[in-house]
Amino acid sequence: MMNIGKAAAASGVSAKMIRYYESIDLLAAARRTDAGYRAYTDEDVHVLRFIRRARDLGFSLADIGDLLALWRDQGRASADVKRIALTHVAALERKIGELQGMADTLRTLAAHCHGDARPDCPILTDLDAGGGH
Amino acid sequence: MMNIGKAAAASGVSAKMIRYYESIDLLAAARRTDAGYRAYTDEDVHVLRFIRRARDLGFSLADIGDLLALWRDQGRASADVKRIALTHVAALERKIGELQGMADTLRTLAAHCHGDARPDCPILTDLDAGGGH
DNA sequence: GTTGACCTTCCCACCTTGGCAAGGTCTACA
DNA sequence: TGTAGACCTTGCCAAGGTGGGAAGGTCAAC
Repeated sequence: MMNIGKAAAASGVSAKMIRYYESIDLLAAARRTDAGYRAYTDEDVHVLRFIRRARDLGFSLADIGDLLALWRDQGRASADVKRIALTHVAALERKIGELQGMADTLRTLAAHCHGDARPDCPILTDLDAGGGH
Repeated sequence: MMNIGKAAAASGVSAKMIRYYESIDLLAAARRTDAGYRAYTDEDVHVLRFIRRARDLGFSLADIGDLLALWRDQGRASADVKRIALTHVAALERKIGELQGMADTLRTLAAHCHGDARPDCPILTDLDAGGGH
């Protein structure tokens, strides 16, 4: 059993976030010491690391709730896990496409901008006029 | 002169957002009719469209404030505009890289998941163990 | 017994957008 | 003239996820 600070250091999830996850019922309420301190086991840290890793992969906390349920369910179907993952991959790809479109447009505009003391700049002209949009 | 609804429709910025931009001083306070309705000119709509386009390119409202100031400054240096744009491009590229890393990892994991009724799934195993992370 | 590191709860901020409620105004039509 | 319906006003709440800080209790070590 350890305090929240130890659990945070061991899991890579900040104490602040551990309390938050508890408050939104992503985590069950932690056991408490007589003084009211939260007390965590190694198993709890294991769960926190799972969450941390899933966050690193960009899953929303809602998705993580679903993944945790599947993780704990020994009778789960791997199809359910795969579906969540692939849905997330699709969302990531959509987002990547969006950002790439923005970056491409801006790179092109910037390439045609002198970038000196003169005021004329195709970037502003494009924003002004709506550039082919 | 037109009401906020017309200005919104003409610019592609919702009435809600026009009021918000005014509240955070991104826009000067609009003129008002005797009844207190905001009144916009074609020039105002022009500015709103500029903002809309910049948002579509992923600029933050803070960046847009800077871009608007440069836009209005006839004596601006195009270097200042270019710097803002390229800084933003770098941020976009960083974000794209992050998302691509996530997507690549997940695609790999998903490719090795049966995706059927069986419970074993490398996605969960990876989240569990921290997969080479 | 005191100091300093830890814990507790609670509120605030970020950023941008949407939604809803309660009320005032304007337009068009009966 | 009245009234319906579309518009406007302000204000509050929500999201997602994280960090910061205040005010106070607890614990360990010296």
